[in-house]
Amino acid sequence: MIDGVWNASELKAYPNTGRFLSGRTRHEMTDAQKRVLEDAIEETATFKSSRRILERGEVYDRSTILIDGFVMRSMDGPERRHGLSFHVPGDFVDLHCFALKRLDHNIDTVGPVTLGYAPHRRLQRIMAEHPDVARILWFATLIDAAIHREWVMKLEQLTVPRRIAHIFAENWYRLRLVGLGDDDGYDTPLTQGNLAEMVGATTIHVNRALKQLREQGIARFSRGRIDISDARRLAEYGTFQPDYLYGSDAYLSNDSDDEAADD
Amino acid sequence: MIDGVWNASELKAYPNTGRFLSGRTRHEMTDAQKRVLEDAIEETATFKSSRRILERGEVYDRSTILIDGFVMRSMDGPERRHGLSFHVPGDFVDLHCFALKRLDHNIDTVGPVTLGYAPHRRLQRIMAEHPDVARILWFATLIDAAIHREWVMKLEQLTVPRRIAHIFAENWYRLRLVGLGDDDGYDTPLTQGNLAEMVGATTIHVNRALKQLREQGIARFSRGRIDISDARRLAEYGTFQPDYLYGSDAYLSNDSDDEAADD
DNA sequence: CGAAAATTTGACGACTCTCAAGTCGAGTGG
DNA sequence: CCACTCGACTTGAGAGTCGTCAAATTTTCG
Repeated sequence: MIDGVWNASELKAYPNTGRFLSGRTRHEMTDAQKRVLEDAIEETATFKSSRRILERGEVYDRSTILIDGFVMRSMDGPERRHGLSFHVPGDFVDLHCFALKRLDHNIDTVGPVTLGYAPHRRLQRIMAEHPDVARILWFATLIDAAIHREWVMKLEQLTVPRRIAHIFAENWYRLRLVGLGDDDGYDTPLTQGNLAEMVGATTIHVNRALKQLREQGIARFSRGRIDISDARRLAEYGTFQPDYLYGSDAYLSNDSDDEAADD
Repeated sequence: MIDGVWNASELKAYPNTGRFLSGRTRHEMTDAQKRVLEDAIEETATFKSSRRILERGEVYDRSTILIDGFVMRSMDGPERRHGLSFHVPGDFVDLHCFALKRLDHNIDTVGPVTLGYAPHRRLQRIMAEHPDVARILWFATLIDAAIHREWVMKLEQLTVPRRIAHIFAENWYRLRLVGLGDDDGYDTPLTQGNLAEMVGATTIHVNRALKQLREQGIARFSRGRIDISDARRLAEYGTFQPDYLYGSDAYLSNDSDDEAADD
């Protein structure tokens, strides 16, 4: 496991929010702040299979943090669903619906997930009584915006195979920030269809693109697992540079040299 | 001019921030809150020609509000510049760099602009002393994120001519929210090259797309001006639905019926 | 085991890019 | 006032990326 990024003891002390901002500014948070946040979670829920948990246009009185599993932000087009971003454990997936009321997109689970719910009245109290924590929450929503911007750019810039490589690299990096993922890839319930929704292509074209990535030795996607043999090559092919993720550590950079840390 | 959206007297009372959140939640703001915000602006600056005013990777100690003119958020690719979003007067273009420090993208002016600067120490005070205003600022950054999400979807969903139509419709709507733009179009210093950067296409292809829009009577783009004869048609062609902009009024909807209000 | 979902492949056409060339318009110096 | 220049705009031809239609194979799961 990589030092300086993920601290496993956090999950024991804060079972619902222990991964929040892990690998970013979590180490700057005080225990009191972490406690305030953990106490904002009123209850948790687990879903076994893929489903829509939040719907565009609806108003909710609580926000959702992803504790375990994967979710995808999406919007429905006239013919298919479009993916906006993937989320990994520790992400507050709809914190913005606290300030924004009406949700402007859907949240769909991908595979089994565990969620935590923070009622807006508790967030309201945090805003009033803990401006330092409020700023942290704001920061978290701004990272989301930064991820959106990066993806806008990549959609404008990259072909479909390269977009897929970028997704693989970004997800891998984000998983490792929160203590998940291996040194040579990661497990994920993503289907080729999910990838297609995310990169803005058809499933058929994604399938061909994956074949190409496989043949070129850049990444190997098989149901439930993504294997990456050459991290640097993947990052280069997908032009992935993780600065926009605001990780606190350069450890997870493209440099495969940096992967040398054993255990 | 459209009732219930833009209130011209705001600019007299608050010359620098009078358009901030106009047409959205500004009417819910108290005079005290508006004053707090106006007082956050330390100085203003005017630039005649297009230039980069903020650079990715840099750290700034103040945030920028667009008082007059157009700017574009951008990121530099290996071969060309890519547009992330356009901004109209009243937009706080880099409020996020207050909480995020390092900027993850550039801000480039398009044509002549006037900017206002809010030092971060003043924003820091607002966070601590005026949580209600802090929440408003947060809200403003969330609208940006919503606009990004919409654009991600449109990039995945639409062909280049339709993307252009969407941009035209969105900009028009946003301009009218802040009291600018006409009933049949709007003035803008945008070039075809700027549009190309924004929709992720080459200038050449954008040129052909504009020709098509012109021939189909959807929109007429000539240097410095965009003419729109059939608002509903433009919105339909670009699949523009303004809900994600969180306007306080349905007035500016696609329905050309709603355009009937004279003076 | 059978149904449903996910994956894979082939052929053809549409959208968009690159390369190449040429036109138009505003500002500048003679 | 005209020639010149530079950026913006326009057009054509050929090539690459990606979508659609159609069908077959494999995997998942009740």
